[in-house]
Amino acid sequence: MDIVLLKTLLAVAETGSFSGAANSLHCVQSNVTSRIRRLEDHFGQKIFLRGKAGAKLTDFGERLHAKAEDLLQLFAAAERELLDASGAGAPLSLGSMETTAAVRLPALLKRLKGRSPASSVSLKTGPTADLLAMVRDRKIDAAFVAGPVDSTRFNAVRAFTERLVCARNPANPDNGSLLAFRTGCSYRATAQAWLKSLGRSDTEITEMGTLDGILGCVAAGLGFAVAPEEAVRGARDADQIEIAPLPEPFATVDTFLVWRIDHVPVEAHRTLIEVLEGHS
Amino acid sequence: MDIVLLKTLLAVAETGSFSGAANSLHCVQSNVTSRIRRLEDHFGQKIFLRGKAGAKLTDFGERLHAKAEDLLQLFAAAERELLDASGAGAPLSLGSMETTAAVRLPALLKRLKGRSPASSVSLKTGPTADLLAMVRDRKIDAAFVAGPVDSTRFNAVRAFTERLVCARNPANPDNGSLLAFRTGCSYRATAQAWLKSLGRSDTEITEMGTLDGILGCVAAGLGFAVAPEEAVRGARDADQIEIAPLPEPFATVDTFLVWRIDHVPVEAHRTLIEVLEGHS
DNA sequence: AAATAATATCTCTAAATTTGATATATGGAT
DNA sequence: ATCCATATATCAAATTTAGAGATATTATTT
Repeated sequence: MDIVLLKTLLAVAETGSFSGAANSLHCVQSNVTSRIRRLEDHFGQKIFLRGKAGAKLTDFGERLHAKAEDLLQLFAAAERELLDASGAGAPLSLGSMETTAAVRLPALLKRLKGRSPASSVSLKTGPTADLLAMVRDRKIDAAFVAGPVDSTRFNAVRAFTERLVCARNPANPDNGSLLAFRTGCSYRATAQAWLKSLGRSDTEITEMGTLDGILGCVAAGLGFAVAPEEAVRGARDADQIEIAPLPEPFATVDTFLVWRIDHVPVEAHRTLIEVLEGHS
Repeated sequence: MDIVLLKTLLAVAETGSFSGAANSLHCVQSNVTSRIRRLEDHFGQKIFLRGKAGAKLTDFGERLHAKAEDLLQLFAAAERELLDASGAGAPLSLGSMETTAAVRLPALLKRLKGRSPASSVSLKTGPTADLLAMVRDRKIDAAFVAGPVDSTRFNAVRAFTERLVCARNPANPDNGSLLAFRTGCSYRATAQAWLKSLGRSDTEITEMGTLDGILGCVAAGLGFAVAPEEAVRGARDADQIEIAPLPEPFATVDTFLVWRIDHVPVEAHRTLIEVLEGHS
């Protein structure tokens, strides 16, 4: 039972097909076939039912899959800890909301680099809900998300406190649609709650993928947005955007760094926590 | 981090030398060197301090060793369970006291074979203390040992009840030395306790490795032995051996099948338990 | 300084894995 | 029914990797 075989098993189960797995593993499909067959030969059992619809786990396949997930997870965790202990500095993969990444992280990561020069840090951005799912599934080590945080499942330290404002165009302050990130973004949820409190639940919503895009549209007069004050002030077209305060409780949002409760932080992660705790 | 590398690490740590590990792994020493180096390269850390005195784990090596032990153990347990679930029948490795193996196991294993034809069973013999150590260290799945059993660490089912007797030569019934297995054999301990109760603690003890040897010597008039009645009756030279009863509490000894409390029995093992429970 | 006992290095060979091309199967549309 | 699209399976060649065996190096002891 080799590790590569188990990884292949997971990839097939996840993508639902041999060719999909080959793609995600960056190898050819005949390879996936051969690895799965090696596993099947080893146990003398079919692991996948093949069909046009794709590959489906058999009962035995399910059991093997469950074990493989556990084992690979333990293996990865052990390796991470050891790499960390080896002084080489285990990589730290972070997630962050788009706005936080734009406004807060550059300075923070610079300070982190100063304190832990050896470690490499990678960053994925996305809305709070997606980030929490990634942390839950161990796809990333930790993430910056908007509070509040479910403390039964995640460890958290407060990282920043944002003041949310309404960014609008001076020309037509109350018109146009709400420009927001896709569902899952906590600022969008806050914006909708605010509009609801004003009896404006029917406001049209335009989804956009990036903060720059949203603020650019606001500057162009296409609508208004809810975003952290810092982000709006730092925008490219800040001079064409008017900032209006939001009433409480919508105005104040804490951003937390969160990670799985059973996740042992690597050195870079510990340093990050220290920096945040010393700073807040 | 490959599994073979971790196994090699354990072997070097256990034998205390690269060449010793090569020997125990049935490969050449240069192989061991290369595998350990692969590990060391991977983590950028020395794992062993090499010296004339042998190989000693570094601090980092100790951590890696601890993790490797855990991971390999989990891997092996998972594979065992899956092989068992696959219907192929996971192998069952048993241990047994020499006398039990000679007198009781043939019939028992035949019945087991009848009920679980697919599974393969292997057997190691040794004294009770060694067997318990092997079960503790997961070298074997289960063992037949003399009671009583520490039930906080082992699961146990009673397998047989032996009546211990004193086997002696009719010609010189009370002379000669006690012929016994080496230290760790529970019958030997019983024999010594009995002799002590008779005020004969000073009786000379001759160690022998096999039951046949012991009984052969008894027949030849070299001494006497304490052994299960069945074993003595079935001996090759039974007609030249006289059987004398032992007083209680020395006469009755239960033999148990024991296994680690955290060990999940495979199919052949479960069948064996059933047979023993149905029979006792 | 030689002898010894250990690990390291090197080359060759064997085995296993990956590739890429192609064959085969399966389900749906024409 | 036949063809088409999308899967997986098979096969031979190429590549990579690990193992064996011979030899070199190192460190310790005498």
